[in-house]
Amino acid sequence: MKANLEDIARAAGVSKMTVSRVLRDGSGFSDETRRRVMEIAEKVGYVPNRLAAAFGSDQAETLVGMCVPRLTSGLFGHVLDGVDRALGRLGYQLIIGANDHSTTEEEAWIRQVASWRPAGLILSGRHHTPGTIEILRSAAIPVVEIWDLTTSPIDMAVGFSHSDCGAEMARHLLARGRRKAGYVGALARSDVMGQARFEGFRDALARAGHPLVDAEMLHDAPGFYAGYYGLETLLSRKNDFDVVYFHNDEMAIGGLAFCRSRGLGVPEDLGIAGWGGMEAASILERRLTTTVVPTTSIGKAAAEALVTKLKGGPVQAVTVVATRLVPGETV
Amino acid sequence: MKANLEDIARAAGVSKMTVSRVLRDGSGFSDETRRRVMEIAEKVGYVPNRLAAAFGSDQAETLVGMCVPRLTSGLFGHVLDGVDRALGRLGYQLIIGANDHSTTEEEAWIRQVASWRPAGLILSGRHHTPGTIEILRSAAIPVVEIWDLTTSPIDMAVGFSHSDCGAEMARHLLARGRRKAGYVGALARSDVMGQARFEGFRDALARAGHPLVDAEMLHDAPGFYAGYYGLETLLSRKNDFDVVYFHNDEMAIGGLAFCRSRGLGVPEDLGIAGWGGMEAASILERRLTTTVVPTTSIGKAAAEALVTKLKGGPVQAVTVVATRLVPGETV
DNA sequence: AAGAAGAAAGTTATCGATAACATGACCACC
DNA sequence: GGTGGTCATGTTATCGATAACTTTCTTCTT
Repeated sequence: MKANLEDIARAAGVSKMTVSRVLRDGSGFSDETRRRVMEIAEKVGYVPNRLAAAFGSDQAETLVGMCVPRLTSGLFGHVLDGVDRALGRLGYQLIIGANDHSTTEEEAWIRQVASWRPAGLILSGRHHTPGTIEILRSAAIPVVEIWDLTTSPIDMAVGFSHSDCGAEMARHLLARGRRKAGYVGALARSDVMGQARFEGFRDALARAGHPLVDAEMLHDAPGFYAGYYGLETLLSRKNDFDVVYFHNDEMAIGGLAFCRSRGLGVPEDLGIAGWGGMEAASILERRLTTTVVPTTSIGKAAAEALVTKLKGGPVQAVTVVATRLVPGETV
Repeated sequence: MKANLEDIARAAGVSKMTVSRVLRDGSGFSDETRRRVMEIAEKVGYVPNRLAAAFGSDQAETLVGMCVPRLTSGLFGHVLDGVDRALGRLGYQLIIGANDHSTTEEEAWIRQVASWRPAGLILSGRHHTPGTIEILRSAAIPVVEIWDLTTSPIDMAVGFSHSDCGAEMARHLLARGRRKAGYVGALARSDVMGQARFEGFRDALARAGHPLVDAEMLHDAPGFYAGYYGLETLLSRKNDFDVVYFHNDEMAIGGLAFCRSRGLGVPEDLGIAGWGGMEAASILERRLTTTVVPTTSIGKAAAEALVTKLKGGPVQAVTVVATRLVPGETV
């Protein structure tokens, strides 16, 4: 990069400061000066040096960091999209990272990103290491925790209760007459949110007097194959279920594929329920019973909360978004 | 953020420079000094200011920008994942943006990101505005163009030929005895890569003497619904196809759903082919005939090419990755 | 015509880290 | 005992933009 403010100033016969004022569209210059400066800046292809600007002034930055569990999850793609659309419009830059469901990796990522003095951070989940909390508090960086509800956020939170999702599904399955439920999940590292759905599900069943029959937890990425093989394992251990709840829709679709391959009728022989509301789930031969999560809205709300806070506006600490249980044709 | 190098220097009774040397793990200090400095840095929770460091030295940065067409595409999620894993390990930060298949938006994004003086950029596709080319050339930022093959990259490229993908699928369908092919695509803005597949497909069919019967192009996001309704529209216009090639797997799965809903047998009544190799496609009741794209590898290769170049190593300008046509049970 | 008010600039100091160069202590060797 | 060399450390200038002042020049008022 060649031209800096001084080069333009020299060419235009004014001072650096005047050029700075013109380019930032403030006031304190004549139309003639503006014209000349703009013309020269255009001609030399001036690229501002935000490193210098950000460093020189303690003004709020335009860098926002976002850490998600996995980049390959369809749901998080939509959350990212919501964030990106809301932030990009306002001139913010989005730095992303994936922590693979590990709070330790999240902390390592935050340490790196914090050294860029970001304007704010968006984190996934409400569990963080003590080190993370320490950095965030002492650096006083605005933070939005998304995806998982917490009543005591570090700063702000946008989410919903995974435990409630599981409990709601349990009630739905019971209302549909199911009594012998199984669960197939994946414990990618320590996915506490999936775990919360499981526990909410299990506890609600137990309270209703029809406790969970069995659960199969894979140590694998929660995808189609995990669902397929997870159901196979569960059924081989104890073939006495009338419904199986899956960690997410991808796994549930894998489970449906397994049923098809074994000639198991869904929902007659076995009910299948998922979670997440991926688009594919609604266009299957039988629409999947699942919980739809407003992914894009969560991203958008998180970005807006952050921006509002950065601009000094009033923000509410916790924003609860509604998930929606959609009864399909698989239960 | 409170403590800076000077604070630590004062506390340790040395100069800023010595602290800087210790923290960057260089040489030129005694073990005793290192111990003291490290201890104090730890105690005060020192967070380096990379803004200042990056600005102060003209050293290579650790920011890498990446622009993708859509964040909600499953395929790009995997590319991002490949890039993130390769870069994150080496301490680079990833700034992302989505351009919605618009080269104009890409340019706007690059202008923003360029002002942060990134170490390198990863762009999707080989078509860019003149303004983009101009900025990249004059700023001399290392660039990797991914996803679409080009023999004359701006700098480096990692990709494959979309046109060849289309042609290969045409040959495959012909070899399977299909003679009356249709195409259902989506023109999200100007998705030139999908367009290249279409043209490769169409031209190969024409050359073989069995030209494309008809094509339906939707101005919509290339998802399941677009596939469903696109096929409906295509068939309502002219119901004389024995196979339909789709823009991607998501749309093809939508097409399969439409066939199912209308009682059309696949592959007996109509063949269906997709592109992309999404995981879901291989676990459908009938495995989808599609072209598998090595998404994660592309991301990994792009990141590695960039890093190698940044470290001054030898890099090849163009890396061709192999796609793989996987015959399924839908043709 | 003097003075006030305001617009349109210019000046200076500063942010934190680092490169480049300078210094001082200590040792070895002829 | 002087010279050269190495190690540990200090000094100074610098990166580009901007905040906070200060100055200069107009214009308008009474």
